Amino acid sequence: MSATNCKEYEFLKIEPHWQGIWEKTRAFRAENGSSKPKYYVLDMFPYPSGAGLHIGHPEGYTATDILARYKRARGFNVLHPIGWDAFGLPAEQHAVKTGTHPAANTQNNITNFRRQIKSLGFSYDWDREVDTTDPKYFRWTQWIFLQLFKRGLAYVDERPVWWCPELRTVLANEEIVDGKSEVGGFPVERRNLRQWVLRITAYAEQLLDGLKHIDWPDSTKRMQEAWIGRSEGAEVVFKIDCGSGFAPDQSGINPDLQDLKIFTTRPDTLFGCTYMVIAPEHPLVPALTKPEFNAAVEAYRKKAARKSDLERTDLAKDKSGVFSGSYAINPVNGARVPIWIADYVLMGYGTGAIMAVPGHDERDYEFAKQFDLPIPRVIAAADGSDTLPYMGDGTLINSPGYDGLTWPEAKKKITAALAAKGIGKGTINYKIRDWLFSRQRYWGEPFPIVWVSEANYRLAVAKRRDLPAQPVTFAENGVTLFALPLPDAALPLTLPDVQSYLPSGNGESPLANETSWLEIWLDVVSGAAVPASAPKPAGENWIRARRETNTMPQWAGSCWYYLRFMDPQNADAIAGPAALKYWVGPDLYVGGAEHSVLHLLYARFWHKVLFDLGVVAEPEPFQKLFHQGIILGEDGVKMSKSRGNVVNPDDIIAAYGTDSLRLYLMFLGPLEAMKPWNTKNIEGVHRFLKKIWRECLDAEGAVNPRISDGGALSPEAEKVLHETIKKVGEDTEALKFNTAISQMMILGNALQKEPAVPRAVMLDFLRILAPYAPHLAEELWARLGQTGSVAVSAWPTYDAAKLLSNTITIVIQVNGKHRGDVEVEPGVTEDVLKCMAEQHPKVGSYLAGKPIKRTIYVKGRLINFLV
RNA sequence: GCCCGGAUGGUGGAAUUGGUAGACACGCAGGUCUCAGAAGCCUGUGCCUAAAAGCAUGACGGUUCGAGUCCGUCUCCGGGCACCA
Repeated sequence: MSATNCKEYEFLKIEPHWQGIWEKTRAFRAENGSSKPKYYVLDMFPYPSGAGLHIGHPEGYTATDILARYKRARGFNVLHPIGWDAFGLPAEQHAVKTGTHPAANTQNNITNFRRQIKSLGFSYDWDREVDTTDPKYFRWTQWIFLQLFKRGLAYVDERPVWWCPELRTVLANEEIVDGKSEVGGFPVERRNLRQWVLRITAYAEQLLDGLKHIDWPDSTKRMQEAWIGRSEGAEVVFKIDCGSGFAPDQSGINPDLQDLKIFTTRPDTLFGCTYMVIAPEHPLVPALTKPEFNAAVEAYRKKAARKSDLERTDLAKDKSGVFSGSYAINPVNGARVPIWIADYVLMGYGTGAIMAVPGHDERDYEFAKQFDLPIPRVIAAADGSDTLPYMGDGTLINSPGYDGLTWPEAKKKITAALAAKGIGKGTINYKIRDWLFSRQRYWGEPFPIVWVSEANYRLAVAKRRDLPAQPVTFAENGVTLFALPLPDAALPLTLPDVQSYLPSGNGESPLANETSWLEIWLDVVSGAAVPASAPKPAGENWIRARRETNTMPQWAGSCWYYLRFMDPQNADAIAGPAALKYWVGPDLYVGGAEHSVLHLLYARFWHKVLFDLGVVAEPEPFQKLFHQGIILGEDGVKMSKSRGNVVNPDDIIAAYGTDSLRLYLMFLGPLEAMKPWNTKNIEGVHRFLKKIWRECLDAEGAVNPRISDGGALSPEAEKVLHETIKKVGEDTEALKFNTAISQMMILGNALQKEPAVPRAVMLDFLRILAPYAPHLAEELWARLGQTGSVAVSAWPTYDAAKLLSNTITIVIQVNGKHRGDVEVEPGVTEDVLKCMAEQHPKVGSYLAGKPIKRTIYVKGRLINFLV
């Protein structure tokens, strides 16, 4: 392929030149069904923001690109794709402000991102580019949602969200400051709104278990473990004490409510339970509150409801609570214990009720101190200490029948005893909650769901086989509506054009205003629709329906994009079975640690559902994960617009070229480390590239006369060459790019000192350099007379024999201190070495006149005399 | 509070996993080339020293012939979780 004819290293000509050739020849196309071994290396695809590429993007993308190019040179069929995670709030806010369709803004941003990414010379297969907002893509996002729906993993629930009546919108937790809206300072309230929820909790155990089998950073695995939050314990039933003149069945409330069920991880401490606490939102609060406590309880509940999550979990705050007036019976000893209502117990975890054991739980202890409740001890400390609360190991006391047992033994025995009586059982609880999957926004995937009457749903059941076993329903104004999925044939369900991108007044998405899209006649079998304002079409399949107005959150599109890359044009499936079988999944996934939980957990969840459906063959999507560290500004602080320390890749490319930027990003330090940017240091790698240029070409741009067609390097330089082939290969595989680059610099320095360099050696150097600085490597490759691309040339092999030198350096120590060294042949014996060491001019004075008590000899490394 | 990760020259970082601490760069100093500059090239550069010696991997202890690396205690910085019973 033809090179430029620059005399000097004119990267601004060379880089676009080769990018053009790569693009024209579609040089990095991955082949489906190749007989070569496959290697799939994936980046976290970007959200195309209006701000353009951030320097953190090219950091991770360069790392994967080096690996992709290296693996190609190693003979792999490499899949290295890119796309756009393009649904999201910023595009919608822009649309609200300007009135233009978010798609237009999104496409502009994508165009800019594509230009920037192409200018970095990444070897992506551009034929496989995906865009989550493309109906051809989100058709399959909707399809996966329908699979979840049909398996009973999607349901509708009223969930409390923050609502601001003044702004007429739902606000996120982060948008509330001191109980008021961040914008405008208007009061907000908790309001229950209808939300779609995905049953991720059904996969809690599998999501936890799967972590054991994947090669991920430990910190990320631990974060997911903590998020899933598995605890083993017991559910225990406490009877309500009705003997005090108050009985639930006389209060006009369900007479069955005579039990209070709690969850505990420490059933062994049951004898230490002196009171109980239920969450303010607990459904039994009204039934358990005695009339004279009504006012106080009601006030407390209101106060708790107003508190933000942040305030409520603020540990610095004292414990608060109110007494309900009711008592329960401790099932192990019959003790009558008061039932309190306090917001340190959360409704969303366990049963929303606890037994309080102040002697052995910090929170219960604090509460008991505050309200003067008894604090007995039931575990004797292993170390004999008598401070409370005590959470350590020990044996039971004051627990008739169990005294003397260790607490894990007692936990088992007491749980079994309760189970035998039918008032308790061993159980497992998880902190993870079901995934709130809907947003009241315009710019997201519409749910392929319509709401119909019960009668119409029955009609659909008669004609369709793809409905869930249990219908998903929702009661509104006393009418129960049924969620009916669109048939697959009706996908994609696209977004209608709207007049305004603002949410409607009642907290619904802007879609709720689009009557002709919203209110329809639906053919239940084909999914065809006409506006309800039109006459009902003829035929028995037509029913009246209202479309779902929520849209999916931004996570939806990124939950499965790695599968689409395998077969992005497929119109019949998320990807064809052959493609799925060949590529399996990414062999390496590189992205920021900020996605340690949400994206990486959601994607694992969807993948496991697809695995259960038989769509994918492996239970985990990402076998190996790596997080690149963030790059700080030159001032050592996180880059931000307000600090003015942001580095724009475009500026660096203009000043030094992409190859220098790529090399510098990798030379900065270990990929995983957080490290500061330093524009001065980029000079170093830039000089290195210029040096390689000069070693290949003279001042006129002709082949440097030092390059010979035959001949050989000096033995020292030849050794460095083979060391470099070995080390750069190994370091690249291990993602240790910084040390790989130092080694290339060492080789560059060594070659510079040679009187002549054989052409074959220079070509090997270019092959090693090519994954790192691909444009320069291509240019010099061509200028040295090679046809074809260096990118398809094989990685050089090293000769292990050339790595050995004829002498080795042995360190001489006296009493463990380094005193000198000797050059010896590798085969030298200990005795000879000892003699040489003793005669060493620097060592002799330390040994003179002192008897050698002991000699330690480490073969090939050092000899240590103890005197 | 709990769970992770980190701390090495003026700077970014290396260090065969217990065996020459400071590779490779940046910066700085001197030299060379040049009318001059830029770019190259050469030399030096942990600290303290005239030198020898000594001192040096956040701090203090320990194990070892030998510790940046292993163990204990602590300090500071970064990340995550946070009343989950």
